[in-house]
Amino acid sequence: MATGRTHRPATRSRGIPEATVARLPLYLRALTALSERSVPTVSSEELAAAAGVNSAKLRKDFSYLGSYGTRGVGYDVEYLVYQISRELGLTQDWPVVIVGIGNLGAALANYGGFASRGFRVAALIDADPAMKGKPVAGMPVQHTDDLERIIEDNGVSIGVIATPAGAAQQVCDRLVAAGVTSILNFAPTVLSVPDGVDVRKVDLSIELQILAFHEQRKAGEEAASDGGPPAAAARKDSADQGPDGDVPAVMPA
Amino acid sequence: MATGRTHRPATRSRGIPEATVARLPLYLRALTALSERSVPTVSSEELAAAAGVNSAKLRKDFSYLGSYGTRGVGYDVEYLVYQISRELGLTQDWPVVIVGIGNLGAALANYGGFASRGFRVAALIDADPAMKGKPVAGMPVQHTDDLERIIEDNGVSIGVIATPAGAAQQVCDRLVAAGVTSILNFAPTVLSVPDGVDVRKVDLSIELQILAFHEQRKAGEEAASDGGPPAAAARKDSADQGPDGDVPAVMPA
DNA sequence: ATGTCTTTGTGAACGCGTGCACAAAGATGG
DNA sequence: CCATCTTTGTGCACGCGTTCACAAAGACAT
Repeated sequence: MATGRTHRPATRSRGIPEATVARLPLYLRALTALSERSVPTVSSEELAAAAGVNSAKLRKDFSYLGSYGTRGVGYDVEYLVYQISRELGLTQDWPVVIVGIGNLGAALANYGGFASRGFRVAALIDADPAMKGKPVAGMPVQHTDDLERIIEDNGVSIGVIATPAGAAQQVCDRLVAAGVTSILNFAPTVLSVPDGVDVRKVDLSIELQILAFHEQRKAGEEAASDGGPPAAAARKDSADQGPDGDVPAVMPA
Repeated sequence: MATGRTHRPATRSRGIPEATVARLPLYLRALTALSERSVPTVSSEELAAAAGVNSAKLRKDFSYLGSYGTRGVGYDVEYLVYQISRELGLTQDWPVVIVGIGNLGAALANYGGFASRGFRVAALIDADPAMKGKPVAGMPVQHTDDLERIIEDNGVSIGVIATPAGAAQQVCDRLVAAGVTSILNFAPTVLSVPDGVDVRKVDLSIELQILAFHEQRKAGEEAASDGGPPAAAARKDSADQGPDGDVPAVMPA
């Protein structure tokens, strides 16, 4: 079958809802900023505003971690920073490898947000022999041939794939075989992995396409009610909703 | 405090669920690949496998667009490519500006996935005077001073922010004031925008933190049952599933 | 100590998304 | 023309996530 195993059967990890886990880093960032300003306590309302979420949601999220607040006062910033960090596993060191040192891979290697959160770039790996030894972000690029050894030597369990789409699955297979159990995939492909391996994907093109959808809808609505076409590129053709085909099928890929 | 206006009012845009919209680009990519191999038709089962989703979900998604399939046969690939492209607004040209030409901004400028989908990088903008005129991805970087003019001259409605966190809100405000109504934000900050402006954010650090959470959980479970402290790389195959399946790294605006 | 005021923690209702399972629709073969 | 087979389109049920609204808990002043 070789189906891309990527669906989620509602795994409530350790009782903490997945949606909550996804927001914890957001809270952590806001709390870190408060901590740097030496703010001692914060209310759910204030913190929610800083994180851009509903305050009730924030309180419910925190309730999954435990009762860390004080009624009438709020939450202790430092204590909460520690609790969330611990919950997310950021109190330990996570060696990470980045495979595919093109433009994006290099950008990731230079990205400061990793190191500041307990992640350590253990190695940069590329398939191009010409890249071998070349320093990127103060670190020599290593060749794909040594991938397995690098993973093992450094105890890497998290891998970042920034290769072209064509190479992604092969790289993924090798990473998994070498012991990696979490993968962050930037290649525009559906990765197929065995059970027990987590894959998260970031697709820049998809994000833009979603924006384009909403943008088109806004343009359509505006054109329908208001008469003023805003600027140059406003070619809309809505007339949607034709159950039967209205236009032939040809499209630029 | 001025709350970051970033929540989604359950906008069932035009009756198409947000979750479905987020999957359309996925289907489109799989269909494009089929089209290039000159495959005439495809069943929901096959296409679902290629896109990494459930076949029933895929059929339901398509049902929101209309009845474009033929029972007993499947879907016409070319026709479906066109319909989805039209629905996503990819049949028109979308000029995009990228603000902040650091490592990430440069990587985005060079990213081929944009141009291949109807997006056109209209301008690269940076606040550093030293960058002005410097060619990146075959295009001269322009200075922030000209931001408003560039937006207007090119009819740009989609902006990409790849600046440091500190500058993001300011850049965002200027983009919005100049007429941009959709923003893709790579800066690790919560952006505050007026109603009617869509913001999607991609945060690389957050993605890794979510992976770390699951990784820690896996390690903990293993230690609890197996007892043996894993060597460097943990290897197990317990039946827990990945958290993927939807849109990671992104808060619906 | 007592009352008031602030803020948390959560019960409950609701809506969205998912997946099952099946009837309807059309293709295909005799 | 009828029977059979394939595949779509969808009604329905279920569970997760979100939000409201409020009682409980603690701080603080008198």
